[in-house]
Amino acid sequence: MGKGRAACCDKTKVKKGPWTTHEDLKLISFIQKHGHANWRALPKQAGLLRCGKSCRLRWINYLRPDVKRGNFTPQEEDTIINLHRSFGNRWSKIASHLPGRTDNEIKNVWNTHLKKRLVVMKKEEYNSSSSSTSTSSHEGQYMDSSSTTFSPTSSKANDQVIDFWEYMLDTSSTPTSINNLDSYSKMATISTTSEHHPQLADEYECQKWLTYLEIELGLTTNNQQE
DNA sequence: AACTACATCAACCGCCCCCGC
DNA sequence: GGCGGGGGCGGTTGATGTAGT
Repeated sequence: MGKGRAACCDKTKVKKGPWTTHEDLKLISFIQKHGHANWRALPKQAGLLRCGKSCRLRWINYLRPDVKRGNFTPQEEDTIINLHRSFGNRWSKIASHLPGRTDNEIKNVWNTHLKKRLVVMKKEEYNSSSSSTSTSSHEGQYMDSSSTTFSPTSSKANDQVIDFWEYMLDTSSTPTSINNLDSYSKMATISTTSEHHPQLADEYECQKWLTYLEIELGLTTNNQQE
């Protein structure tokens, strides 16, 4: 072998960019059946033209059943701030203290919301400390300092997922066409099911749904479809 | 209504660590 | 002990959405 390390995959033969619903479903279906012992080999086995790392990231950050999506609560944000004081930018470490939250999500929230908020807080602390002496706790300051900026947009995607499952429940759990999925491109979070519709967390229901998807996608007969 | 600036977040990149050989 | 491969992690980017003018 020459200098450096081999690329994790052949970059010319893998697809990049946003994941499609079909890819998501293929990945979910494969992992449900076979697990993810070997990420490098997984794309090929699952019939995906993706890099193993990309699959892993997609699964961990988006498709994993226990991933929690939607708004961060003030408590969670407070926790992140506190943990960041201890761990710095060790996002995975911070994520391990926040069940259902991913390092990527926390990193994004930190970079987009919390960093700015901290600046505001520090300013306020500085200002109030110059006029009075008590500024130790920042609890309750969040919404005051920048309440207009804290409405995470991910709630929209979450709404779509909820809509999707409401649809599924209303139509006795099987859409008439796979095309229905297109308008719910982010439905892949089977995860949220258990949160909003506990009955669908039932393994049997999940399995039923996956089986249906596999048939619709042709995964049961031909892995190379698409 | 059109354009611009800003915010958000999914995904990629590349480095590092760990483990098996 | 050294090497290579795979997985994990943190930084960064680019596409998309939204607010402001």
